[in-house]
Amino acid sequence: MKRPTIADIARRAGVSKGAVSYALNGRPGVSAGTRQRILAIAEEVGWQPNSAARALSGSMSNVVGLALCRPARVLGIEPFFMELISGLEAELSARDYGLTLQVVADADAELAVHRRWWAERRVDGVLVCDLRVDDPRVPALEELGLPAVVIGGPAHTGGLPSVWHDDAQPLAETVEYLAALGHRRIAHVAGLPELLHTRVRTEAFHDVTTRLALPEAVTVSSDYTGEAGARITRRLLSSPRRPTAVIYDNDVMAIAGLGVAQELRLDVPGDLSIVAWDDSPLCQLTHPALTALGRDIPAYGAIAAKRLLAAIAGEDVGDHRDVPAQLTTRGSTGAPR
Amino acid sequence: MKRPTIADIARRAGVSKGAVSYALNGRPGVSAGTRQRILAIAEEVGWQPNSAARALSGSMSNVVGLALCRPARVLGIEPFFMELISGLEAELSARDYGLTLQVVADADAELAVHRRWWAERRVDGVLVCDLRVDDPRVPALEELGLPAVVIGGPAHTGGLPSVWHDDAQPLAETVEYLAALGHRRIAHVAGLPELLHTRVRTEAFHDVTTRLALPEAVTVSSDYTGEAGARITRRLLSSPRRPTAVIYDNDVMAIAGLGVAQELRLDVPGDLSIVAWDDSPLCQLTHPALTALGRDIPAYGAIAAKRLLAAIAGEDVGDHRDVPAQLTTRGSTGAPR
DNA sequence: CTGAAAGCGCTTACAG
DNA sequence: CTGAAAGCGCTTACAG
Repeated sequence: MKRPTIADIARRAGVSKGAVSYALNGRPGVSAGTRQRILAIAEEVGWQPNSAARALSGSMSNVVGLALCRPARVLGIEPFFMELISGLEAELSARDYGLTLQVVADADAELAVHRRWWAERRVDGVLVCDLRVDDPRVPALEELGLPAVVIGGPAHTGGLPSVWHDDAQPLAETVEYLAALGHRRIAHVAGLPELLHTRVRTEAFHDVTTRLALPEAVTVSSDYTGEAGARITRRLLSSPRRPTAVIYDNDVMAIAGLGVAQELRLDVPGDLSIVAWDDSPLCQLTHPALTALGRDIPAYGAIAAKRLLAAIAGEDVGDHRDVPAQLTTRGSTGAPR
Repeated sequence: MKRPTIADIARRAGVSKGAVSYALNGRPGVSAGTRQRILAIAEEVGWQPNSAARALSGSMSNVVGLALCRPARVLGIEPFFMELISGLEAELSARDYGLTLQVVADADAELAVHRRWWAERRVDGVLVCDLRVDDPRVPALEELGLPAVVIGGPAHTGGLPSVWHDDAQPLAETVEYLAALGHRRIAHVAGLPELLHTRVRTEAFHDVTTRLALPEAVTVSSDYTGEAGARITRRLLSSPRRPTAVIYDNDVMAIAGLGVAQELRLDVPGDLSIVAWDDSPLCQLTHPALTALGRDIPAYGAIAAKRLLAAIAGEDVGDHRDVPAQLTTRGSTGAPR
């Protein structure tokens, strides 16, 4: 019951292994009749390529790597990553590529994983998430020569191709929407300050609140956990001139913020309007449902995967600017009373 | 700048490739001095084994596969899977094993993925989640001879080793706790009816409510989504003799249930007590926080990974019974008024 | 303890 | 269009 190899097929077809290889890979070098015969035999014996043998001679592993550098509890609770992975996979598996995943403790560990993957030829390329300001991974990956696509940007991606989207405009639109409802004191509970997109959002928040002359606007940094969201919200809401609206950089913190408002017997949206960034299904489970900034994350992942495969194939892949997040208004926002 | 191979090391050390292989793998066959010299050179040139070459000769890929068969939106929103993956990885990466992940549409697709992985020798073994009643994957995997560990049980796992935990006892304890608080009308919003653990919980619910003489106890099936949780809760709460307590089979539905109760201006826990199964951090974000049945999921994953590696190594791995879920009471449960 | 060789299952120039 | 051969980078009997 050994697995059939191309040698077995060659023997049964009465041709050389080379001919079998050409036939099976759809390459020229065999006549149509021979090709047909070979394919039929392969089908009949249930031949499947040995991935190790292919990788060893072709020097391609047909695997793409993703190292995630967030604590397990954040990864688990943030729908973003699993949605991204689903999108990646839809594209990868359609092209017979595998995805290997590793959860790492920090950026150094992530880089070490990338080095090892590449040195061992376990992957043909990697996806890079959570881009930081002056991210050390960018020059390191460039030096390694490991094909990579950065999910994030713009800029700070060096010579690596990126898939990114603008966060400044949606943030500005959201503040304008809240201001139009009559809010004057708006707070922004931001994510990890070292992440590039946190900086983009924070700067956009500063710019638009300055432009709209909202001097009491404030940004507070967090680590994306619900605990942080709750703690910061309690502090904000117990200040003398508390905000009437809060924008949270993820959905988990927004839910925590809603919980705190309810705990303090504040009416949402009468006393406090809440906006979540990342419109996961969680936003529609609460009462009131959360107004949220959402994007099609699986589609985003699919584009990143497609670009990475192109980069692996040696194509000159440029940056891809994806559509910005859209604001969906729900019960958690309204005029302050 | 080609990557160094054992041939390079052998040349520099003035020994054969075989000697280098023995030295690098800690096998007998080389003297201590030669081994030292070889290891030093390998270190110096930054040698890393080519995984394909190793797999081709050793017939091991050092990769474990996990196929997840849930829609992307459920996977994303359920903390369970990412926590499980974190736990798997902690164990796997410590033993230099990789994890390859694939999201599939249904059980047939999952089996096809397993077959392909094994045929292509991409994995040395697989983890099987979401065990069903008379699961067709069990005999199929047994026939393939692909090392596998089932996460779930008991029974219905054929000859495959499993890592499981009892859901009947925690369910019974929860109902007893609610009954002790004075609840007489208790509902159970169950998960997918085809999953084995759903059946275990449902039967346990039936048994304990019968024993406690709670004739109005009812179980309703769902698909784990928040929408289903909300829809079922609305129906339950609008019935003439509505339940005063509901046990939800996951945290997402429990949160949706809380939202519906708030929408209907019911007091939680005064009018309705809520219990969530799966005590993810989400349960502590709501107001009131949710009473929940929780377990250490990463640790569960780590045990499953450890057992799978043992099975791959040819050890005779038995079933492992993990600790049952513990009930943590929070603000969402209390005496009915 | 060590060396030389075969082999894992493919791919790919290189001759015919 | 086809065949015979080398090679990918390891591991592992098999001789010395």
